[in-house]
Amino acid sequence: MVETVEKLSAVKGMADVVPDQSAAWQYIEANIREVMQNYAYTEIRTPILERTQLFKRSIGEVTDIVEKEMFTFPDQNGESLTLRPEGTAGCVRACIEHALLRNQQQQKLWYMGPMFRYEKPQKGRYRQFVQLGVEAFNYPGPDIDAEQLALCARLWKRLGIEHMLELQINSLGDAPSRNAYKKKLIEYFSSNLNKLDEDSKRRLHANPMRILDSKNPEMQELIAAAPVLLEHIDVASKEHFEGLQRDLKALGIKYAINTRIVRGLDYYNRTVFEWVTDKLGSQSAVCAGGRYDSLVGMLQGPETSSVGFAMGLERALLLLQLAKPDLHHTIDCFLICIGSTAEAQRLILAEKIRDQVPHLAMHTYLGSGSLGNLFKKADKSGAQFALIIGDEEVANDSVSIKFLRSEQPQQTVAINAIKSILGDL
RNA sequence: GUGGACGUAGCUCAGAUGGUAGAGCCCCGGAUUGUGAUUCCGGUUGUCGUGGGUUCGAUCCCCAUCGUUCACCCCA
Repeated sequence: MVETVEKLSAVKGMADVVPDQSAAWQYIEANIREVMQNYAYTEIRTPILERTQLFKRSIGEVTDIVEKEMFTFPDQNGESLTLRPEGTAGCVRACIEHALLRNQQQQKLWYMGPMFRYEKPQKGRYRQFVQLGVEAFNYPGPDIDAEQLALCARLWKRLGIEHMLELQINSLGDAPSRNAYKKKLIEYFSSNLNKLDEDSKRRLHANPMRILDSKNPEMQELIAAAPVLLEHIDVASKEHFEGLQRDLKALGIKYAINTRIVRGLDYYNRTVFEWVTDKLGSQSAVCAGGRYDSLVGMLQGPETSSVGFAMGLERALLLLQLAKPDLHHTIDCFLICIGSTAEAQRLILAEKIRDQVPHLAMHTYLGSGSLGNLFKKADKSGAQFALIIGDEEVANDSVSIKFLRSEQPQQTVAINAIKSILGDL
């Protein structure tokens, strides 16, 4: 019997991160952790798998995400489970479950991990992708909105990508004023039905505000004349929005008001924002978020004001690679042992060195070969130093240090004094 | 989900009206057995994405499929 052996490959839209790329990932992740510390956000980790019902209730039944983009399947008990398509729902569920929000307790939380959406993959858009999520609960004022944007701005600056991103903000108002506006919008577009393209006709009742977002040039005239949401929002939301703008100006954070920003998820109200770039084609949104003051209540938790955002790390990473194309893994030392005596002891010698310099990144070369070859390998490893131990060094417990990236002359020191040369790496 | 483009060595790419392929880089070794980066010499690598069709013969033509990519859609 002949079996066809298929070449195994990763699932569509799900990418491997090979060592060449993991350096950039670690760089971005380390910066994120530090910035979270800067603002006293604490990490929360929730499962990747949740009950399907959670997403249906939070994201909204008629959104594209829930209707056609979720990885949903029954478990062995027949319960419908879903790989999380975003992080807010799970985070809120966990907060309610552990009573983190009772008695108006304030929380500032972040998380980072894979999300799953069944979409047609494109550059900057994958079926498994990593998001950073940042959420603040029981902070009703606009100042926390502004602080989250300052946090983003600080991260962009640290990553060196601030010049590639532009902040756009808008306010969706509260639910009653938004619903009233939606009615007006539907009226307006319905009376111009013949001018709508196919996509917009479909959106007219599912999500009329999405029509404002259309990229079809033929629609722009019609859209420009449509009622403007910001002119229809309630007074309290308006004040909130003005407060946010005051804070942003005081902080020196540049922004543009884009009255067409809407959200794909149902739970947003008041502030919405996007950091957009023109460097990634149509995948322009790198980071987006806003207020969702009613979500916790909707999920049977206490009434809790909430604001947060999600950042697509693959997209941020693409920008990072434009700004810093040369991030890769480095080591400090490359240990070369010459001759059978030294080779026999090299593992032990290496441990002695590591004991002295705790943060040392050292590769012990485990083969043998010509000297020229060994130094070629040391050079290629990118190490700052080559450590050489041959018969002479073994005989008097010493190690020779060659500086591979500077003209400093080679020196030999007692193995117990190596810290004096390598310092506190 | 809709429409377009593209899949040749690990990478970037060349190639022929249809007669089973080549360059550069990378990698490995040597020149150079206590010293790398330059240089020189030598070496490895491909089911030409996969399956089927047409043909004496297909990497090339046709169909399908998978993957990548661009735009729409959607969104981070």
